[in-house]
Amino acid sequence: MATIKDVAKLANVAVSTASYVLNGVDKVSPKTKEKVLEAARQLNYQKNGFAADLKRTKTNTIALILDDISGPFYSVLVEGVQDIVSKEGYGLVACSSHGGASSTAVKFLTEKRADGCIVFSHKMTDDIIRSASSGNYPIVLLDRKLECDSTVMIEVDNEDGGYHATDFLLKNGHKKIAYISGPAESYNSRMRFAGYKKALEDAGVGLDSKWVFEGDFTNRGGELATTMLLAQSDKPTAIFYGNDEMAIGGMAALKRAGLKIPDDISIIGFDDILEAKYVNLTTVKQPKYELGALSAHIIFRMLNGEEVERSSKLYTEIIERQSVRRMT
Amino acid sequence: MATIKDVAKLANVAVSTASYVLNGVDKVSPKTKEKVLEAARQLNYQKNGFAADLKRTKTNTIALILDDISGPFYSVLVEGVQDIVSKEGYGLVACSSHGGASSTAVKFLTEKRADGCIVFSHKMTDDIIRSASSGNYPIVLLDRKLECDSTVMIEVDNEDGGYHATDFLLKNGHKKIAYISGPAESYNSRMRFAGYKKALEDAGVGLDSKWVFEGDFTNRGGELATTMLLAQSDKPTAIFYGNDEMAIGGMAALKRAGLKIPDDISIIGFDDILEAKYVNLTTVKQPKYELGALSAHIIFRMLNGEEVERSSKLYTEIIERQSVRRMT
DNA sequence: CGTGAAAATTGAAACGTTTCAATATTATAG
DNA sequence: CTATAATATTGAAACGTTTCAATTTTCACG
Repeated sequence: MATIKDVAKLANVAVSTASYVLNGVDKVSPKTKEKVLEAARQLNYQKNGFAADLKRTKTNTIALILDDISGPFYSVLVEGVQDIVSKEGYGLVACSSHGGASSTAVKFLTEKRADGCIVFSHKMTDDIIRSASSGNYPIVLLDRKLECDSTVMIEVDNEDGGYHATDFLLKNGHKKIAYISGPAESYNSRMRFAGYKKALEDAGVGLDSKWVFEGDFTNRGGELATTMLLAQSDKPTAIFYGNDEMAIGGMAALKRAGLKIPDDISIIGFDDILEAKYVNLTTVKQPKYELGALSAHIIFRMLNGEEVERSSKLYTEIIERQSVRRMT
Repeated sequence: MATIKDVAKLANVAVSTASYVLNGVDKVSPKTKEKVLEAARQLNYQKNGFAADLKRTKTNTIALILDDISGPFYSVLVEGVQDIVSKEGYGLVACSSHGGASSTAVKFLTEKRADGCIVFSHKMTDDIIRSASSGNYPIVLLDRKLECDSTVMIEVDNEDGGYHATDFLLKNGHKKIAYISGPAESYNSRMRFAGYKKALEDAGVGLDSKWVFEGDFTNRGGELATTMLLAQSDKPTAIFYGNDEMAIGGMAALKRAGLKIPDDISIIGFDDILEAKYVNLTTVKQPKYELGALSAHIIFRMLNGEEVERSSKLYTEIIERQSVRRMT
């Protein structure tokens, strides 16, 4: 509760002097410095960060906005951001967009409570982002399209990823390949589907709409879609799931149907979440660490006033495990 | 960059009037309200959060301080905190203690950038916490002992957990039970060990120090300790690992030694991290969600000026999977 | 039309810092 | 010792809000 004024008074110096001491500016004599420090210690002085930031118009903090801080999916991404941010001597705060317009996420974005923001959230509306991006507030948008002047986009090439996933199955001799999509409104899911479609076409294998089902990116959705898929008499030899969670849900349905992976049916996922490793799921890995690190890099370049590309793209990679069988 | 003054000027009203409109105080006439709103829209006005917080001395934000935001371990805990915090209409920010004295964690703690802090971090030194806890700044400390006036501690009964883990093995007929500890300085690890010891004593089975090895809570450490344990001629029938990560590392070592789990050897972990489920590890579950939710609850009670207990304790629960065999 | 009460508007102080420019002190050289 | 330069210290303005208390406007009623 003690303010810098109290410290100054106790130390018998001007507020400005106290401020200089407390901020390590070296234009004050050793003995007054000691007086101030002692007074601060005695009063257990803690600076009020808001007042300082207000005056400085600089926070030395980068905000990372996620739909849900707690999701394991973000884990590696955060690591990438964290590494770069601390290397630059900045701090990182993560806020979830949970809570709508009154969420901390919105506060950090619109009220400029950080020097820059990395947004990986689809809950955040375009309007909010657009209005926050006024002036020269660096904002990096992950995996999301938005035409906006002062904003930078980084995306993972989902179409390419979808293409390679499908191609991988084709190369392994599969021809009857199903796709279980995410929710129809998901841009990512549509891109992955586009890649799937293109790969089939390129291979001269037609797309069969009876093998395309819509899921919702959850375990349960994957399970459901898989069950429906299996209800048909003509069954695919491989399934490409729009993400790993659905693939893992699908595994349960396949098991229940008495199908062994990969002997009876092959599956491939998307994302390479942590669990994928434990369930031996072959999948398309998103470069999450790189995504995080690159975002942070770009923020700092913007902060330095450097010119940066308005949008960049990262690519995926196939992680081979044991859920895809080579057809003879 | 437009300030409230600009808005006021454009709308031809006093700054105070603009402020009232912008904050939804209903003592202004509809037509001036509209004027202000229009001006704000036109200038793309965004309030400066620091100035507002400074004046209000209230942030409506709770900070959660973790050693490492990205760890999957915290996932469920964060969920618990998040749920309660948003129910109260507050926002949540997570900051990692990564970065030492200049980390955001320290900033939030000492500079009172939030209305309350939940600290689940051992990197944060006692000194920092003590000095931050001056006045009536609500701080909840998780899983860490600290004598300090204005601070509340919540801990999980690790000794009890260790006791039950060991007891579970004993009840399943095991007598030769090894313990692989965390780092010696870990308070948690010592408590778990104390429970282990007590359970053995209560069962009339002596503690054999050749079956106690020190690990470091990592995969690698568990693997190493296990290998050393197995190098001895007299082998245990069961191993109690100080945490799941070490248990998972240990599994690799056991597999290499040609030992089948649970047929040849039984193991039990501690924590119930996400992966435990996928590797079928029987373990002692920490009530992480409850831990998070309770912390948040307590913060709000402190904020309301209610009297709260200085420390509380939560209990663990055994999650049975297939890594422990019943001895005949 | 005058009165008073209610409603709307306003000016100014405050929140706790930082930092500029000015003043006071000390040290250095002549 | 004095003049000057270098070093320390200071007062005051600013940062952008919120909010109290005071003033002005509006309106209903007798």
